[in-house]
Amino acid sequence: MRTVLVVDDELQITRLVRDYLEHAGFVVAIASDGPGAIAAARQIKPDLIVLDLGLPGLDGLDVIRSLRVNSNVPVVVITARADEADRIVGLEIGADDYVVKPFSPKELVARVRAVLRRVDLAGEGAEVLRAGDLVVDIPRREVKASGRAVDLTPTEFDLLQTLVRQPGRVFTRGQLLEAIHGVAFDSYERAIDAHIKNIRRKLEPEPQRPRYLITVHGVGYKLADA
Amino acid sequence: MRTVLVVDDELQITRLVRDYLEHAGFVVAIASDGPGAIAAARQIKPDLIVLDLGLPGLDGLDVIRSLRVNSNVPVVVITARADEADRIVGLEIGADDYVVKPFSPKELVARVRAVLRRVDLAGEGAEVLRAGDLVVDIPRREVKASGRAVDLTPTEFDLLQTLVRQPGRVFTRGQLLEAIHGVAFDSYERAIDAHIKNIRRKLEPEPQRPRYLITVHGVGYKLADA
DNA sequence: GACTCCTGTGAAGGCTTTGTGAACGGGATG
DNA sequence: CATCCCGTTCACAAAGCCTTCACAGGAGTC
Repeated sequence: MRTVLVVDDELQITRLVRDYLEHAGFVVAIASDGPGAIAAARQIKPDLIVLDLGLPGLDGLDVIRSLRVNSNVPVVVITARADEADRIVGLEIGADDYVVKPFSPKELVARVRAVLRRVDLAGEGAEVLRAGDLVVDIPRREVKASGRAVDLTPTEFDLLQTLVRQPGRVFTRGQLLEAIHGVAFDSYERAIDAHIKNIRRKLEPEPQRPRYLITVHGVGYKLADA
Repeated sequence: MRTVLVVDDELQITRLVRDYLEHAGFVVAIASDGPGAIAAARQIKPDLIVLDLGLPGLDGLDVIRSLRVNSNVPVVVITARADEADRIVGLEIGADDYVVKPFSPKELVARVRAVLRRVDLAGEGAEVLRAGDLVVDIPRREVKASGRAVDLTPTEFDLLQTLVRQPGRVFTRGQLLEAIHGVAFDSYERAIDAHIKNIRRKLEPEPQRPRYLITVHGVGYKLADA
């Protein structure tokens, strides 16, 4: 369960963003100005902060700097100026990603997810992967969907693991073969189809209309995001 | 063919590492100090950098920070202090992996391979093309116009992708065929027209008066530039 | 304004890709 | 050595998609 602090002075935006983030499974806290953001961050220790740079009063960049004093919480910035965005990310400021106004809430959610995933991988262990109500526990090699335990063979598990690491990204059969075997050659790509079928049979409530493992015609497969 | 930049002031080490990396099929470049590393990185744009933190003069961490200003090239660090290593990786510095001196060249090669593989899979970020309010997400194979998701077939996606990579440039039907099929021969060029029509139907608010996919009479098609 | 060439469009055929059940063979287990 | 489990392969059916064609409508040229 991840917590996100959203900092924006416009009520419409905070409400919209909150709804989308909550729908994506996050706990959301709100702050509407710089001092409030710093206080809230100190108190609730969010896993990530979404920060509008166009705050009145205290400058958004100062807020980040203050946060950085005693925390390295990842920050996703909302900015109105696209030309400025590239400069902000990865430079002295230390934001982790950005979206440009007007932005789609979906995109913001995607970026929040991406940043958290990146941070997880960089830290020691993304040992338990989650995507929606799908939980993949790497060290235990256990999978649960909607709380229901699912029993997979070794290859099936590795295949699903690969997809869950980047929900929404489309993998070709060649990439999936490589993820499973280390090398892509020497194998009939249609073997992937067979594994997908078998995973679906065990995982999907309705294997005929998959909810998790999505076919991308002519390309490969992906895990449904959200 | 991947290029690795090795940065170390000890000639024995660079030579050893170079031999092993070359033997593993990499093209290897060498730098022996911080400024040289930054210059070399800028010029040859390596796929990965192996960096000894124990450089004289400029601190190794500063080198990474400088590199990060305009690149997210993965970095594998060589360090003498094991206790420091964990802190370096994934934290404020942004190294991708490390080996501790004395290290085995084999292990270094293995880590270089692992990092490159991870980065390949994690191709987030740079692979999202934008042109105005049109967003083409390559790894996800998703297209959004004005925030609205658009569902395209494989060929349609590839066609649009080609146009979005160079907004404003006019492509002939032959060029577009080639972009789609790898080869331009053996195909009726009018098939492109059909695809354009189908994309417009899904993408354009008013397919009769296209805003994105512009016809250049007698030549071909282009994407409207922002 | 007339003529010609080019492009837009809808429908249909045929091909490619995917879903699926079954069978084969290898490796592990007992 | 017999058995079981699993990964792969195969064949066929179903679904999705690309191409093609014919005709209508525009654009460009003189």
